[in-house]
Amino acid sequence: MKEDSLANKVYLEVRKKILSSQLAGGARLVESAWADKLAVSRVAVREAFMRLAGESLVEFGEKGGCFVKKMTVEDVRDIRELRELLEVGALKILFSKKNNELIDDLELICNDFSDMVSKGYYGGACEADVRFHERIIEGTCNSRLIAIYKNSNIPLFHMKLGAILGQMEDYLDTEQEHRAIVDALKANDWNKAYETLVHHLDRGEQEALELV
Amino acid sequence: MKEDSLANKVYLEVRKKILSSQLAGGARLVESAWADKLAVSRVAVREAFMRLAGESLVEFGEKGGCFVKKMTVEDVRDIRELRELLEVGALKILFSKKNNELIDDLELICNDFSDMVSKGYYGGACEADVRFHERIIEGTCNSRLIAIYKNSNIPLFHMKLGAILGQMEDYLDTEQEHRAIVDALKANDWNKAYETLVHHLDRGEQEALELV
DNA sequence: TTGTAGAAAATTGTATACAATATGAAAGAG
DNA sequence: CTCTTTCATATTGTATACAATTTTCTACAA
Repeated sequence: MKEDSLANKVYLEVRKKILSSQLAGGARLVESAWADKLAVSRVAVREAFMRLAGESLVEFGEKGGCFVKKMTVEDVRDIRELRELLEVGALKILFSKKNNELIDDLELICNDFSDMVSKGYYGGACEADVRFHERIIEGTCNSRLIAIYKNSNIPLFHMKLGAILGQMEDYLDTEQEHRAIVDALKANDWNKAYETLVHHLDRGEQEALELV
Repeated sequence: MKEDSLANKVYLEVRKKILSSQLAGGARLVESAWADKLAVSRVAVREAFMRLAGESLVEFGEKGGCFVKKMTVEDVRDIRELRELLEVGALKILFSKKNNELIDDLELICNDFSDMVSKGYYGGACEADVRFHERIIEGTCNSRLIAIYKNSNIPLFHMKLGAILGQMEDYLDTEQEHRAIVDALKANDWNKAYETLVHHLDRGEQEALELV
C-alpha cells in the first residue's frame, strides 16, 4: 500500500499504541473516535483495524466492535514456550553457519548493556536486552522467521516486563548469561549455548509469571 | 467481526482461492472485479484485502494495487528452514508431555495415508500427510505456535507440492517415515524421532526445489 | 432495591460518489 | 519503424450518507 496512505497512517499509529501498552488489552477501539483524533474518515480507520486483525493485535466482537487483544496467563506460557522454540532453533542455525560480524554485534550489544546498567539507565539496558535476542533471530537471515518473531509480540512483551522489574541482580544475571551465550558461540560449544539460553529464558518466565 | 459480515465473506473467499493456488502468486486483485463477482461494495473487498495483507497473503504495491504474494526460491528455503524449526520444536515439546490420545491420532492418520495410497487416492493421501504434520503442531496445545504454523503457508505449500508430484516411491518413503516418528514417540526415543523428522523434511525440500 | 420495557444515543456495516492517480492506447515526431 | 507525448480509461484512495444494530439511559412497576 502506498506508504503515505491514510489507512497506513492510522495502522501505524494504533499499532504503536498497542505494542507500547498505551492501549491495554481488552480496550475497545471506536472507529469514529480514531477518525476524529487523526482527522481521517472512518473508512481509513476501518481498514487499519482489519489489518491489525490480520496480525492478531485486535479482534472483532461477535456483535461488532473492535477490541485490543488480551493477554491471558495461558498466553504468557505459550509465548514463553514459543519464544524458546524460536530462539533455540535460531541459535542452532547460527551454529551451522558461523558469522563473525554477528558475533561482533552481539558483543557490542553486551557491552552496551553493561554500560547502561552501570550508569543506571535501566530502560536502555532493557532495550539492549531485547536487541540481543532479536539479533540472534536476525542472524539466521531467514526473513520469515524474523517476521514471525517480530509479529509474535515477544519483543514488546519483553519490554513491558523490563520496564517494571528493575532488580539489580536480574540485570547482572542477564549480562552474564548473554555473554556466556556469545562465548559458547565463539567456542563452538553448542551444549553450553543451549543450556544457557534455556536457563536464561526460564528465569525470564519466572519473573513474568509473578506479574500477571 | 460478525461472522456473516460481507467483508468476512470476501475475506474467506479470496483466502481460499489463494491458499488453494487458484490465485497464482503475483496475480493482481482488482477491487471492483471482486466487488462485482461477489455482489458487494468495494469497501467490503478493501477491508478483506487489508486483513489478508495483515496475514501476509497479499501485499499492496507502492503505486497502489493489491497482489497475491509471490514465492521466490529464497522463500522456499526459508519456509523449509522455518518448518524444520517449528516441527522439531513441537516434537520436542511432545516428548516432554506425553499424550496417548495424540499418538492414537497420529497412528490413525498413518493408516488413512496408507489406505489412500494403496487405493490410488493420491490427493487424499496428500491431505493426510499435511494433517500428520499439523497434528504434531497441535499436540503442543500452544495456540500461538499453532496459529503461526497455519499462517506460515506451510500446509498449503505442502499441498501444492503434493498435488504435483505423485511418485510412488515418495509416498512409500513418507509412510515409513511417518510411522517411524510415531514409533519413536511411543518408545520415547528422541534421537530417532529427531533424525527421522529432519531427514523427512530434507527429502521434501529436494522435491520442492526441483519445482520452483 | 431490583428488574424490566422502551426510547434515545452511539456505533457499526454497507453503499455510493468523487477526486487523484496509474495504465494503456492512439497519434505524431524523429 | 521506433520513440514520445497526449489523451481516454481503469483503478484506487477517501469522504460522506444512511440503514441496521447495539448500547446506554430513563422511567416505571414489582
